[in-house]
Order: sequence, then C-alpha cells, then structure tokens
Amino acid sequence: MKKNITIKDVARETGVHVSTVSRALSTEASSSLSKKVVEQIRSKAMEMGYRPNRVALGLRTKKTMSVGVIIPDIGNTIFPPIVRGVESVLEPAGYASILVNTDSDPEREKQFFQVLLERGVDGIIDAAVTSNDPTAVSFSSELPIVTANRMAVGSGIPAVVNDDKGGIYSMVDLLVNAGHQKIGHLAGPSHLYTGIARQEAFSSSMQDRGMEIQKGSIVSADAYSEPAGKEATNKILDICPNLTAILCANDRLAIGALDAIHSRGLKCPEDVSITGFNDIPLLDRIPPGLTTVKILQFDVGRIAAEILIKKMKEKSVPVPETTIMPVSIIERGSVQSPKE
Amino acid sequence: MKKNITIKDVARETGVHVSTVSRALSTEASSSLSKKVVEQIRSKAMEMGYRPNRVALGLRTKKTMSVGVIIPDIGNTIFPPIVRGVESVLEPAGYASILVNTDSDPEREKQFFQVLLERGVDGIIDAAVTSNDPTAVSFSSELPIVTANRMAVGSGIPAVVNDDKGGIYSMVDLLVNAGHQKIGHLAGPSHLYTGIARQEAFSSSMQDRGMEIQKGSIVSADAYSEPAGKEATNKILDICPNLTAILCANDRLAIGALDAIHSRGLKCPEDVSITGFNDIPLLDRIPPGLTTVKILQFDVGRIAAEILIKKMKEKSVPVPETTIMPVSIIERGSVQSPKE
DNA sequence: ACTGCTAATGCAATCGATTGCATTTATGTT
DNA sequence: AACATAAATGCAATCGATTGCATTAGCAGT
Repeated sequence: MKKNITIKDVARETGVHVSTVSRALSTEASSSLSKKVVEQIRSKAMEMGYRPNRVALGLRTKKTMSVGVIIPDIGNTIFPPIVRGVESVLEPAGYASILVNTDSDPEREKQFFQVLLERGVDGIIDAAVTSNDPTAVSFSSELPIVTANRMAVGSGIPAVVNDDKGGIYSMVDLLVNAGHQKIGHLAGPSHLYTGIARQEAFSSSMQDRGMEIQKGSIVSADAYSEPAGKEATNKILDICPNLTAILCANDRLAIGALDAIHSRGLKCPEDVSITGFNDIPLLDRIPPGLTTVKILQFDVGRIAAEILIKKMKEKSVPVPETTIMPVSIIERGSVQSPKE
Repeated sequence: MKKNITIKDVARETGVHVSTVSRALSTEASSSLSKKVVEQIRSKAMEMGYRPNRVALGLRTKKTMSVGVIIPDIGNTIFPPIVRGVESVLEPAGYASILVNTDSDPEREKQFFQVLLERGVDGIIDAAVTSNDPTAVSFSSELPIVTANRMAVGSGIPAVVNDDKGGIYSMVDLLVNAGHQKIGHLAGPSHLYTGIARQEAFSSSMQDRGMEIQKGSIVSADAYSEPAGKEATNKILDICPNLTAILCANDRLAIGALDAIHSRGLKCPEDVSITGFNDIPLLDRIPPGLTTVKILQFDVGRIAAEILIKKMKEKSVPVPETTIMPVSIIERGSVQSPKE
C-alpha cells in the first residue's frame, strides 16, 4: 500500500508552488494560469497518478459532496427503487450517498442524524420520517432535508410523496363500481404518514359517497409486513365477516390479507376482493394478481434528490413544500363483483 | 444554520488548550488528564452541543471510518439482504457505508473505485466484481477489498460466496432422483463468477452421473433478468424440445423460463420441471412455487463485512481467501417426475 | 526551602487541499 | 527606455481535529 500522491508532490516535481497546482487542477481557477503551466501540471499529475483527497477538500470547503439517505429498511422492496432514483441524480452530480437503515426506530433515526452530521453530509433524504418527527424537524434547521415517500406533516420540510389520497379515492371508486357496499380498510401503522393519509382518504372517500363504514372494519396493522397484515385482517373479519372487499394500505399488507382469508377457507376474489398499494416488484406474479395502486417509486427518489440538490446549492432557494407524484390503478385479478 | 461548535470553542469556554479538550473527549487519552478537568470539559462540551467533525479527524488520522459498498443494482432483489448484512456489522462498528450501483458496467465500477478512494474509504465490499476483474485486482493493493456473493477468480482477493457447486449438485440430484434424464441448463452470464461456477457445476455433476448433456441444452443468458431468461429458454427449447427439466442459474432466469414455457403452451411442472437459485423474497408465492437453492444472502454480507473489518484494522492479518456459505434446497411445486 | 519526580497541561506541527492578497513577471504604451 | 498595467505565480492562513514533545505545576523526601 503505497503512499498517496498529494498536490505537494506534484508541486515539487513540477517546480511550482502548491497553490499553482491547486489552480491548475481546478477547471475554473486554471483560467488564471498560463496555458503551458496548466498543461504541464496536469499531465505530470496524471503521470504521477495523483488522486485528489476529498477529505481535505471537505475540511477546507465545508462541503463533503455527500448526502445521507435514511430509510427504514433496504430489505423492504419498496425502498430499493426509491434509493435508485435518488442515486440516479445524486451520483451524476458528484454526490456520494451514505445509506442507513433505521428499522423504523426513532431512536436510531436520531442517532443517524447525529452521525451523518458528524460526517458532514451536505443534505439528507429521509424516507424513514414519521408523521410527527421532532428529530427531523430539529435538524432541518442545520442542513437541507427532503423527505421521500412520506412526510412530516406541518413541518415545513420539503416532501415528495405519492398521491395517496387520489389513489385511495380511485380504488374506492373501483370497488364501488364493481358493486361493493361493505368495504373494510386494512390500514397502515398510525404513526406513519402513509398509514394516516391513506386511512383518512379511505374514510372521507366512503363518506363522500354516503357509504357506511362499519364499526371495526378499519384496523391498523402494527407494521407494513405480511404477518401484521394477516393478523389485522383476522381482526377485521372477526368483527365484520360480511365484508366483500378489503382495501389494504399497501401490498405487503394485502398479501397478508390474502393469507388470512385463505386460512379462513375463503377465496379471493370470489369471496373477498382485496386491493393493495405500491405495486412492488413481482406482485404481478402472485395469484390472483393483486389490483393495486402503482406509485412512481423511482421518480419519488429522483425528484426528492433534485430538490435536495437545489437546496444544497443555495439553501434559501424556494422549493415546493410538498410535491405530489401521480399514481395509477393497476387492475389485476383480485377484484370482482360481490356474488349474489 | 448556525455555526458548528469546535473543540476550539469548547477550549475557550473552559479556559484550557484545544489539545486538552481533545484528550478529555477521547476515552483513551483522557486518562492522562485530571478527573476534574475531564468532567468539566465533557459537560461543557455537551452543554454547548459540541459535535465532533469526522472530516477533520479523517484528514488527520487517514481513517474515515467509512467503506464503499459496490453492487450491480440495489433494485435487484438479491442485493438488499446482502447490503443489510453488511450494514449489520459495519454500522455497530462505527463505519458508514457509501453505496454505489454499477449496473454491471465495468467502466462504472472502475470510476467508483476511484471515487471511493478519493473519499478515503477504509475498505470496499465489492458485490459487483466480475470473474476476471482487473480493476478490483489493481485496487486491491491500495486498500482492503472483500468480494461478496461473487469472486474474482484467482485474484487473491478474499471472497465470501455461496456453495454454488454444492447447490447445483444437490439440485441435479433432486432432478435425477425424480426421474429426469434430459436436463437443460439456463446458465447465467458467462462473465460472472456465479454464471461460470454454476454452469461448470452443472456440467461436471451431469458427467459424474454419466448423464448426457445434449448439444444446445446449455445456454447462457445475457443478464440475470426475466426477459433474458425467457429468451434463452426459448433458444434451449428450440434446439432441445425434448427436455423434461431446466435447471436455471437463478430465480429471475427461472421466472423468465416459466414465461417461455407458458408462451409455448407448456406447463410447469407437468411438462417441464424448472428450478431456480437464490430464493429471492416473494418467490414462494409465485406459482407453481419454484424449487430453488436457498442462499444466505444476509450472512454473505455479514461475513464479508466481518472479514473486511479485520483487514481494515490490521491489514496484514491473515483471512480466509474464500469463504463458502452453505446453501439448502427448498422444494416447492416446480419439480415433478417426467410423465410417460 | 530545595531538589527531583511525576502528573497535568500547553505548544506547535501535521493531515491535503483552497483562496485572498502580495509579489513577481510579462506586456504594452508612449 | 521608462513606466503603467495586466497576467501569472507565490505566500501563508485556514478548515478541525490529533499527538509527540516541551513545559509547568504539584508534591514528596530530606
């Protein structure tokens, strides 16, 4: 492991001062140097295998050209595309992404904010933010933050989210048009924006149509996981066995719901129609084919990163506080008209 | 955005020299200071909201406590668990992970190595390495590298891989025991270790059993994707329509194979048995249930990170050059005895 | 009280770059 | 040829920590 070449070494070899080397290597500053010298220094640097030290640069300029990406769990299939979208704009812009998983633990989220700040990130994409998130809010005065897929309600932190409300409205529409009257809602965790927003949308959508929401027909799952979905579905059906459709807050919950109704000897869509949200990879291949709301995961990440970059470049630049990404309904086989 | 507090500020407030503050804040060096002063400085620092600057630390110590994690694509479901495994040991050890996606482009891989070195990472986990990877080899003399899931054959770079050979042997066993005689192999890309290793294992396993490998019954897919799998399967079946089983190099290819045989009006497992490799998330829910080789993705990442940490702490410490992780066969519904 | 130690703290260099200002060199004008 | 001016380069401080060495303070022994 040989010693790294620094501008000092290049300066010595070319017989100029380090500041001259620094200028020669920079695109802008090199204009103040004679062409010949610039040329000479650059080729010498190349020849010597000079590699700039970004740590030193970061110390001097207080810009590390890195951003923290906070997500609950990269193992959850909804997040990789978001991360990829973030990357797709950050990387070409010269930023490195430091990825951390909170496991939805607010304590860990807080620690990671600390760590990321110690590391001098220029900004943070937070896809693990909770609906009421004092941590994110307090740090938002220290560096640019943009939340993705979720938002901290009323925090003033720019957010890129999906049209949760529109998606749920459309889905209720679809179910109602198919003839369903008794619709339940398997809601997401009540501390998450998506859980809350989708549940509110469900309720108001049903009300708008003058449809009855049975007592016990809305249950929040503890987490966005299949087992939690199965458990919550059982709770719903124990109280409201007459439901003909269950609108789920996301696909994984819907898969859990499928498990639950199967274990009760029921079938989807014959006995109960089920719908999801997100359209995660491979979902199309799981029978009976979940009808779901497709979100633009990649673009959520992409736009969030674009906004972040704007704010990092010029922290006072005005950016939209909430960007709502369009969603679309994907019809597959899990919805049919109620029988009889 | 207020100015950050530095040890200088703390020093001024407590009336001591910066070096004293530095020592007071460090666990080891604080032993050389009087208890009282240490106590005083620490509480003052806490009170002032002091946050250490790791960039400065990194410059001084030449350790950034960060590692680069290079993968082909976080969107490919096999990688998130690996990344999570890596994280699970890196994070508690105080390392941050910089994640980059190469999209399997060797040129990008090379660039990322450069970037990561500029950023002063202490080591690299490379899960995007190709079987013959001059880039990884050349950089391996500059910093510790460990490859995960794949290996650069004969490079001397420590690797943590799956028991690809064992998995394929077991799978051939399973097919043969089920009565299959005419077995094809949908191989992975031939520039990837997994593609090569699994194909070699297939061939030798068949030979060991004295079974015939028909001409044209082994075809490499261009990429580990469903469309590539479908395409390659069609090539295989065009030439060898009499095959009763196709052993695929991974699950996504197997899913593509499923698509191909369906489009030919054939059924799995009635007409053709299909097997996969990896056991990616949700695979169990895709009909007819792919029989596959389960690998320990999380642990591959975990062990790779453990080895890397060892090497970063003490670069000359001997570590196993190749660690082979056990695999297991998961039997589902995609294999049955050939009819007739 | 003086010497000799040890314990506690201060000093200053260092890591690798950038950058405002000073200085030198080159160019042009008359 | 002299001088003003512009262009090119050098100087040195700076970013925020760490750390080997020097210095001071405190204390014990006589």
